[in-house]
Amino acid sequence: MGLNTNTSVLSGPFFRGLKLHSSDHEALSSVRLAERRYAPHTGITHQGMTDERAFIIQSGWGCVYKDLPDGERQVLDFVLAGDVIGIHPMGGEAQHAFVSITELHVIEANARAVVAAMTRSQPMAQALLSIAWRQNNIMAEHLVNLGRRSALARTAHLLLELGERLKVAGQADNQGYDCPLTQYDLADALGLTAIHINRMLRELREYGLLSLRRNRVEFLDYAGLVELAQFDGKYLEYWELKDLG
Amino acid sequence: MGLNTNTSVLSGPFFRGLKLHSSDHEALSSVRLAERRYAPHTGITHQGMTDERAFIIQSGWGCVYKDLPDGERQVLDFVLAGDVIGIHPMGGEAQHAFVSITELHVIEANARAVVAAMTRSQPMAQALLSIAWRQNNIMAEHLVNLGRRSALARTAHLLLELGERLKVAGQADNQGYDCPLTQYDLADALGLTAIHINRMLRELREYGLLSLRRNRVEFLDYAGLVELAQFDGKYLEYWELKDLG
DNA sequence: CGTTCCCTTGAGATCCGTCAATATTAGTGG
DNA sequence: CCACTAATATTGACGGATCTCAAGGGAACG
Repeated sequence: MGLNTNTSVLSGPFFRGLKLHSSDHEALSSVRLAERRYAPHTGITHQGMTDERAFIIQSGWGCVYKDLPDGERQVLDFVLAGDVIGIHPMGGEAQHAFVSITELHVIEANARAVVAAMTRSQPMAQALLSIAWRQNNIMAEHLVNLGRRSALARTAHLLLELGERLKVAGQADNQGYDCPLTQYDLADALGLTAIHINRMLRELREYGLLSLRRNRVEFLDYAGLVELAQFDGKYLEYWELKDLG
Repeated sequence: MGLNTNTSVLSGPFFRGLKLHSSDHEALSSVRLAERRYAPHTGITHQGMTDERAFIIQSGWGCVYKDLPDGERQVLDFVLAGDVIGIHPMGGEAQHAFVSITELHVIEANARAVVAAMTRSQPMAQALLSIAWRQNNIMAEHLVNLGRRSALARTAHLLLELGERLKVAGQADNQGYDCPLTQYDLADALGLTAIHINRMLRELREYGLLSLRRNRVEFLDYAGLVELAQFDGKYLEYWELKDLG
């Protein structure tokens, strides 16, 4: 596994701009990386099993969810290009599952080695903490979404969030983006039924705010959507840690 | 700040059993610690402001929440003895607020220094990652709670979770525990109205499952509650990271 | 002994889920 | 290109869960 691969990993938004010294390169190169592609709708990690892989998403869509005893599921987050997942507890059972939605191109790393590298490279530690914090902020905003917004605002909020996150990877603009999610996927993320998602999408369309048809989200009135959803994308930023001393 | 204080910090459940070498002690002692007490219902950190403190809760109850433009709020988590919070983004605005509910006895540290210490002490890094992961698992379970459980099961689930977490600190057993939360607090955490919380508590009482009166939770039928709430406390464990190499 | 939280209850409205049926799309093989 | 199938999307009618509005009761605290 040469330096080339590692360099490509560093092109993600959170690593960009990091000043790496030779010891950091050493720490990073000690993390074995492997490129892999998964077919659509493939289980990648499973609930209740030990899995020591971390993933850096290169392209495609995936989703992280939790299964319930009664057969339902709650989607915790959709996973997009540039996202990093799997920086999670090892030595115990995974609490979530991870599945591809479209074809998914990822770089896999040994999570144990990634964590070990944190203690050897300060930029590495900063980058990983930054990632973990953003993930935490996203989950917090999802909690707000489920707890305190109507089904209509909730739906708008998620579709705005996904657009904002895709913009970073150049896969969305203020016009819209390609979205492979079914209404069932949206329902499982938003705590609603697919049937009600359908009604909310119709309302958004009738209000001239947004249209989602044939796997394409079109923003018809971006400002109107932002207001309806009370959307403020600050929680999506990666915060830098400077001057750790 | 002497070693005594630092030693007392290490008595928390996640630090217990850590093997510290001299360099670890050095890293830990570089983190300045200060003991503090806050009166009930005191704002400690605020949304939209920079705050570089981290907190280790010694005793009392607090809560972390997000305010919405329309005046509502969503409680992300209640904070109990042994919890650590504030390992959050610095150099940017805090996304959540932190307030005391009862009198709150905490140890404050400079979050920047704590993060810096991670890169110098592997046990320190392990402990902090363990904490961050648990917090993530808790948030994920709260998402499941809001997204996929009825108001009755949701209420039962939260009260079971708090009981389980208090057990670690010796403040709860299978009989019950003292709980300073108002029905408004519960409502803001569960995405419901206080009025509906009241009805759910009445139902739980009438079903002979649980009673909450005068700031006291009594488990009347623990097994029944667990079944109703689909409660599985695995997500509350601190996972160890061994053999990082 | 009054004031202020907090709790409690009821009636009606609304939001969202459930059930059922049909339409549309995407995929597959001929 | 068509026929067939499975997955996904769409719509309507109905019921139940939760919210809103309104009123009153109880406990803590000065």
